[in-house]
Amino acid sequence: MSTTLLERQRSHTCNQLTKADLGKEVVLMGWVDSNRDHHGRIFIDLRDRYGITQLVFKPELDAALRDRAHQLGREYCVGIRGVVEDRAANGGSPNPRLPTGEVEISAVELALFNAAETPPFLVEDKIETSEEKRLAHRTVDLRRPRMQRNLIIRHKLMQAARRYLDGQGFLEMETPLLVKYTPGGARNFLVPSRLNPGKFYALAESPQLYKQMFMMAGLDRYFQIVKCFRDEDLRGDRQPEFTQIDIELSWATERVVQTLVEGLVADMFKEALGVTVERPFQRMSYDEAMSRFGSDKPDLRFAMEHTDLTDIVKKHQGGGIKLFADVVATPGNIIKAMVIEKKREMSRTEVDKLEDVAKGMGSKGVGRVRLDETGQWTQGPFGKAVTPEMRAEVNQACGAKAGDVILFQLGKASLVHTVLGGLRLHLRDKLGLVEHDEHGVSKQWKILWVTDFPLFEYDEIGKTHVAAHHPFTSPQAGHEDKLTSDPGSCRARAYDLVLNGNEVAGGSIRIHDGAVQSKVFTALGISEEDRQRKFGFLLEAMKYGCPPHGGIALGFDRWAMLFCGGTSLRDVIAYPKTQKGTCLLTDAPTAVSEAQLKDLFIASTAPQE
RNA sequence: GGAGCGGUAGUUAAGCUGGUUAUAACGCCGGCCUGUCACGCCGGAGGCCGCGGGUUCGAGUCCCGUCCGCUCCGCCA
Repeated sequence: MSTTLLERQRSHTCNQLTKADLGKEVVLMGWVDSNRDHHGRIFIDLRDRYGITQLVFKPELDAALRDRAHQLGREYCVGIRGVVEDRAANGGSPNPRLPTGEVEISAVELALFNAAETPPFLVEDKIETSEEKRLAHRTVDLRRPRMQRNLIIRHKLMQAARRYLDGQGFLEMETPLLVKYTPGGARNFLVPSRLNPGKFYALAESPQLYKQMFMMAGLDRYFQIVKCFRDEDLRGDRQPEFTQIDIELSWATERVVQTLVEGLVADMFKEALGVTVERPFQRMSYDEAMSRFGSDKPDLRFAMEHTDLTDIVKKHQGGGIKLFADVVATPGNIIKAMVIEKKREMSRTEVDKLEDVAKGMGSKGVGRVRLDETGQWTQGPFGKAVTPEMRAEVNQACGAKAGDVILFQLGKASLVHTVLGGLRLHLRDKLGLVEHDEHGVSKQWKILWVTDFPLFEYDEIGKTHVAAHHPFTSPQAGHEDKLTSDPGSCRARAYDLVLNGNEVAGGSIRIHDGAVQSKVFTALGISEEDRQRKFGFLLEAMKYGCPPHGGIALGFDRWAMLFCGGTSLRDVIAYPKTQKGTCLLTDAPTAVSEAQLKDLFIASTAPQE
């Protein structure tokens, strides 16, 4: 009995054969990318993850084999044995777009492993189909070269990270995913415990406390490429399960962590893009980022900085504009502006439409004026009301010139920043202020550390201070006294890494002193009883010699997304969830039987369908 | 929880102020074509216009509701 093609195994992949292989008998495996019948001569492009090789079935060589090849449709899975031949010598023309374009395989044996139905969409990069269809037929989608390239880049980044951290003496250590529920922060996914009726695990939203305890255990340098789970609403850059490169080290300072990460990031850039990044990275305080860009993750690839006009408007008591006067009369309110330059050629109608965009972000409206040749304000009600003195000062503060448009946003600081910062990004995309290559990869890389975050944020609803990063973040030196007296002014030893306007890493130096930890808990309004109940295990561990330590976590999927060129994590995660957290491929989540629930001592209160 | 955009052959879209039999391209099927490779030419099949209700003599089109996908705000220590 003859040897089957599968037993022979493939001799080459579909990107390998060239004129150097002429005359060789080869075995290839793959999928039918296309099938062309030219006067009885069948040409098939055979595709695997490596590339495409042309097969030719000659009727004069084997008419029966040709007839079988004629039947092969797109995505049929086949194996082939044949001889490498020169296309030109066969009377054909080479295809310069393929590495294998000078040769073709004259088939002598064909194994049909599996026929395929007509695929729901073509396996091509350029095909535009809805994300819904792609997710529902993910195996077909993942055959597209672009998706395979993305997953390969992802793999390379992961290996580069492991190599680098291993080289720096870090141990890759695993931590539990079924963990104790801890309140605060992101909503947890809960997992009922069958063996402990009425009790629940949480899926880890990060390995935070475990990695800190590794440090207390003397394990010194830890990393893990780890799945994390957060039951919050999704965005293009937020999935309910995502991957972090999680890092923690003892004897750490901000500089130590940041320098380490800069080395890691440099390797990742080199691996994915062949780009050399400049080190050390730029640093910017949280306050400066908010003030200049209205965001704690500013995109520095373009300007359009914001100008705070609050003091000017106060000085002029509204400058004749009642709206302005009213707003600054309330403490805490601010007025900020952003200029759209004349050369952007925004029509009045287009500028007016920005108000709808802003309203979608919670704004009540967007003040807007256009400067004429003399600096007068036109195209709006402000021009008639404003005093020339304030107008001149505003124009100068904003750096606005003739033909420019000034956008105003006023009210509570947080809303002003959300809206004006959001408009800045909206205009970035609308006006094409940043360039991308043909894959959608940014042509420019602006990376910076954002530092000096507040330690606490004030929760308007609960009327309490909550941890801005997490409750184990160390306050900055000299700020310990303010923990009780003025928590709002406390700064944290926390830092984020921002790449092209995306938060791609975040970390902090942790508290290693029980007394300081206690003060922070007090500032957070967590009772003695609560801190023992919720975090007792950590406080206990801290008692037996806790080294100074700190760390960081990199949002791995976001790095992959930016390096692959995209705006959605769904393109770099093989099997992602939709915005509603469902999986269109498997239909998860699904209802379960009453019996299953009973087994877990749970009853559903969801309305019956 | 809120705002916006979208849903019409397998796929991507067109379909105006409501009016015969809902178009096109790609794909699919058949035939032709001495060498294709975005092949070309000829022919063909293919539709609960997301779903439900309403207005109307008449709805893909207008109205209400609902489901699904995407973007944004809230949320994401």
